Amino acid sequence: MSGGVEWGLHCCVVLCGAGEPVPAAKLAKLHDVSPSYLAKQLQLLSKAGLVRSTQGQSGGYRLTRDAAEITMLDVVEAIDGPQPAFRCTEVRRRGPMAVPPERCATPCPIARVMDSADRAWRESLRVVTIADLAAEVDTTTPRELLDRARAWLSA
Amino acid sequence: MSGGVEWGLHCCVVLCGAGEPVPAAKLAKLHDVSPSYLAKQLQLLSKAGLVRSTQGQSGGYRLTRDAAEITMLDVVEAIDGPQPAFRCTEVRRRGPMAVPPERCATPCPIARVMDSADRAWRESLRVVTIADLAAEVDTTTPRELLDRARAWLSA
DNA sequence: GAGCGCCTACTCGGATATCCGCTGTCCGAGTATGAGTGG
DNA sequence: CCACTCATACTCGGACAGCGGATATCCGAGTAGGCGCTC
Repeated sequence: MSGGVEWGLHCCVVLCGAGEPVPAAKLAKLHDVSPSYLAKQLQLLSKAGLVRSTQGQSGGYRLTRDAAEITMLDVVEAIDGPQPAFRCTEVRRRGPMAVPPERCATPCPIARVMDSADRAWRESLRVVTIADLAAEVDTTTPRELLDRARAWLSA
Repeated sequence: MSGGVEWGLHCCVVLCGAGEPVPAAKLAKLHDVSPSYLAKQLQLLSKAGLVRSTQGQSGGYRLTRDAAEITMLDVVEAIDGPQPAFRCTEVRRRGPMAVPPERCATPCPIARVMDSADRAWRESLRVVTIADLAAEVDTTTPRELLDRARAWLSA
């Protein structure tokens, strides 16, 4: 999986806590990652409609809707793409013993199981929202650290 | 995911039905794929202990144990490796607002959810065996085609 | 005819090129801000 | 004092290189089977 997914998720959590637009450069510095590359991930989030960008001074990114309405799956699919990891190439229709297409009404059993596993994976990500992540961070991090981070973001 | 996973699974199903060792070249021709590259996947299966190779004339690959004792997850992990797709880089410990390591007793919430999803995915693959796949192929494919394939393999 | 040795052909195994996608970077388009100026 | 204009600096967005891993390939090591020779 693309490593940018992790960055995108962390950025969404940060944006959830920030009340004002946050520039990509500040998010990059906060996480100590490449600003240019993080910008690309944020653009993907923007194209997916999860975040909205504002240009000019005091501009930046902010969430388009409440964090409770954004799932981890939304972010993952925005950055990694919605296509499943496994793609059936219909091996059974090739070679000297190829199954004729009219006999392939039912999908390949292998593909079916793979799709089932993929759905289970996605479902696990769909039931967790950015708000859930932010809440867990809030409860497990000392308040002093959170306040410092808020102040640093606003500065 | 590596495309060779699909080939490896199909090969295991074929080996399940074949009573004698099958050479890699024959498996490749049957599926109409690159013999050299398929050989690499079979070597991975061999290293994982799922299949056993026999050299010399009338040699080839055969399963090391009953197909009911080999899960799809075994094959997937043998070829794609056992490491999860998502790897947490501990972003929270970096940057100006880094969380001190002693405060990181609990894993990053994002990583926890990702690991949970990964376990769900693997569990979906663990409950299906090669024997299950072979049984489904047997019931959904016309007997005449199956017999032709058997004969072609033995020839 | 039986046993032995060798030879051949076939098999796998690992080392070797090639290509595509993720990673990382840059510069141009667009806009909110703020100062400056005129009424 | 207010409103308008403009210059500025900051923002995002898309286009451009670099590298690692998956893809694809090849040749050498090793072995089972078969043939021929000898006894």
